[in-house]
Amino acid sequence: MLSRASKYAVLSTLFLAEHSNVDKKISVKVVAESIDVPNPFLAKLFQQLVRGKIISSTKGPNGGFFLTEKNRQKNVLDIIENIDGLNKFNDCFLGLNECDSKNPCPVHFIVEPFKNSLLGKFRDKTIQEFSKEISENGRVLTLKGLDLS
Amino acid sequence: MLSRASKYAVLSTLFLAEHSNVDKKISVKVVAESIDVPNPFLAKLFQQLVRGKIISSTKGPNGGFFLTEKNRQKNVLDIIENIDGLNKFNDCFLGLNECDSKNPCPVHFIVEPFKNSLLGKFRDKTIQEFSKEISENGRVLTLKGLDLS
DNA sequence: TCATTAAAAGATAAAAAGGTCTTTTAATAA
DNA sequence: TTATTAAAAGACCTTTTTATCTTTTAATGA
Ligand code: FES
Ligand code: FES
Repeated sequence: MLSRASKYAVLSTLFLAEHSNVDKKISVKVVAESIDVPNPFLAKLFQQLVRGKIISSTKGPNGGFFLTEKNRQKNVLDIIENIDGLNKFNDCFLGLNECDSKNPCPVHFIVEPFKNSLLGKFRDKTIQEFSKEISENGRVLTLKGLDLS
Repeated sequence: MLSRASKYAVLSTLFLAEHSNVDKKISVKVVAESIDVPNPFLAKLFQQLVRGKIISSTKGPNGGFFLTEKNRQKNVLDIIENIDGLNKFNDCFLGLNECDSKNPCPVHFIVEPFKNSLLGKFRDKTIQEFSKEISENGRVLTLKGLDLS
């Protein structure tokens, strides 16, 4: 479904939402270790997320990555769009074309309703709201050190 | 979402459902050209689909690929399972683990209902039924030679 | 049985995705 | 203004997926 890059991007952005703010910046290293994701790969990813205004950064001592209030108004789809683009969602499930009800593939009318509805849900909820839910209801950002019995 | 291999597998199996039967076998070449898919790649794929009992084949003159009545009772999920496996559907949307309501990731309760419902729809409809719908209602198996205006 | 036809098998090549490493730039605090 | 810190940038490597090519095997009809 999503590329690994996109998955890491969502997880790490939500991690920053939970643990960072303008006065508390976090280095790639700490984020990478916290959510158990390859450090140099995440570094690359963060560069792109900064360019895409999804997250913020400053260099130098006490520098690092963090989310501003504005960053927190973005939604999950913005993150995915910044990394993978939205083609994955717009394209035909069987790879024919731009998914199109005028020339539907055999599974088109099965898949299309789900796609639109899912897309909506990812668009309607801000990072801030996700963060709130994570801290209130407990959501997992990594399986690292988790006892799965 | 699906690998290209899976997409080709679904399309070509539905093509065989439409155009072949025990008395009318079709060569890879014809299928590949008809649905506009790379010939040698499809040949490899067909080998695997035959082993997985999704489609049937015979060698020699007048040989080729075709669907038996039994083949037609399989569903789309059987095809996908044979090529990609079902991990894509069982795994967590954010790549954490086997998707699990006990340790839900931040998007778990958004994604899970869709996943199950979509899975069900792909399991409930046989190739035969798809084929019927294709011939009755017109569904596109390729964009080759299609005038998209 | 023998030539022909078409799939099966397997080796190989190209492209894309995933991951790593090194050097450069900018911020800051001493 | 300088040493230090951490991100930015870019080059590079590995693995997986996608695609191709060649040889072998099996079925058939003459
Ligand atoms: S045309 Fe294939 S999913 Fe819409
Ligand atoms: S745990 Fe992530 S989708 Fe279920």
